[in-house]
Amino acid sequence: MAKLDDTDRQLLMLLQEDDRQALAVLSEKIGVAVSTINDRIKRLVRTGMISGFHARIAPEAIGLDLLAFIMVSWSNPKVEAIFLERVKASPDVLECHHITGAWNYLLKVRVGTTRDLERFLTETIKAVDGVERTETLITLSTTKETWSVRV
Amino acid sequence: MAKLDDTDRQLLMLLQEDDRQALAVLSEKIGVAVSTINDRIKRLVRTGMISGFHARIAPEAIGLDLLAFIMVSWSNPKVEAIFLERVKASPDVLECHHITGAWNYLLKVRVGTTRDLERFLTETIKAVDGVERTETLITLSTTKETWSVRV
DNA sequence: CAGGAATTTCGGAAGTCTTACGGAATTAAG
DNA sequence: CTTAATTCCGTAAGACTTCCGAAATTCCTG
Repeated sequence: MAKLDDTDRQLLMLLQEDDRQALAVLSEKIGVAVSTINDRIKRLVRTGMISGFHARIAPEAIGLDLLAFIMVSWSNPKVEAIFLERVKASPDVLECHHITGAWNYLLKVRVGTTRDLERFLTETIKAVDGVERTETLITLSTTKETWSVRV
Repeated sequence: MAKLDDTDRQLLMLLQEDDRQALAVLSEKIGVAVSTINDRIKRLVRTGMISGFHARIAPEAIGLDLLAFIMVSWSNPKVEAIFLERVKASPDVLECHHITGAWNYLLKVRVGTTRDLERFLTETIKAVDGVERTETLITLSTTKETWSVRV
């Protein structure tokens, strides 16, 4: 965890909002030379502070209208490895977290329709031998969904 | 929801993995002219298919070591407006979803330590008058966390 | 606190990449 | 089958990024 100065912080804030701003624009906003901005970005990438640059796709624009959180549990610890393998391979799964509490894992899943969700549950999750229970929370609406963190 | 051809789909896949590839590289990979790639990207942005270009920051690299999901509920419907206002304003909250089931809302929250989490719960969530119950699921590890969707 | 090493900043030159444009080609409509 | 509309492409202009050496700053050590 390298230390960041104020220039780095401003830069990170600006780039996580929009990574396509010209160096000249960033230079103007932050108040350091264009070449310095370039150096800083390069360094932030090299040191792993910035892990990538990604276009964000509007899910509804491509027919992914259903967002769900699925909690999964099992009792046989051997289940985990197979479960994770399946989950990692599935493009429907955006996130997979090992969590505290009554459940083993929490998944964030995006699909087109309830039909797709049903198929996902039967063919991907419940098809894993040993999975005992799941609970699905359907998202009715999303008020906030950002990738920007405080820095 | 405009329709996408195969070029659009390939382009979206490539750009959500890495939006900094030169047009010439994308042109090479997909097999259409550089100027066509440019046209397509411009159109995908104009039509809202692509909603933005974002640098992704490695959370642990900047000391955000704690990820939690918090479920919140209340019975007085007047609570919602104030709750959402607070949540939108808080940089700790990455996501806020209205969900089905026993709870009203699900939050995805990223902070530094359990101490920060405690502060968030007391000062941001429980400080909202009318919030009755919360349940916090701490993330022990994250197996998958992507923004890439199938397209 | 001084001296020196290491790092960072900067402006400018060079090179690369994006953008805009018009005509050709393809697709869609009548 | 003809015409209109859209998309595709190569090119040239312009914008942007990258690289460089020198100056400035910071950091370390004695």
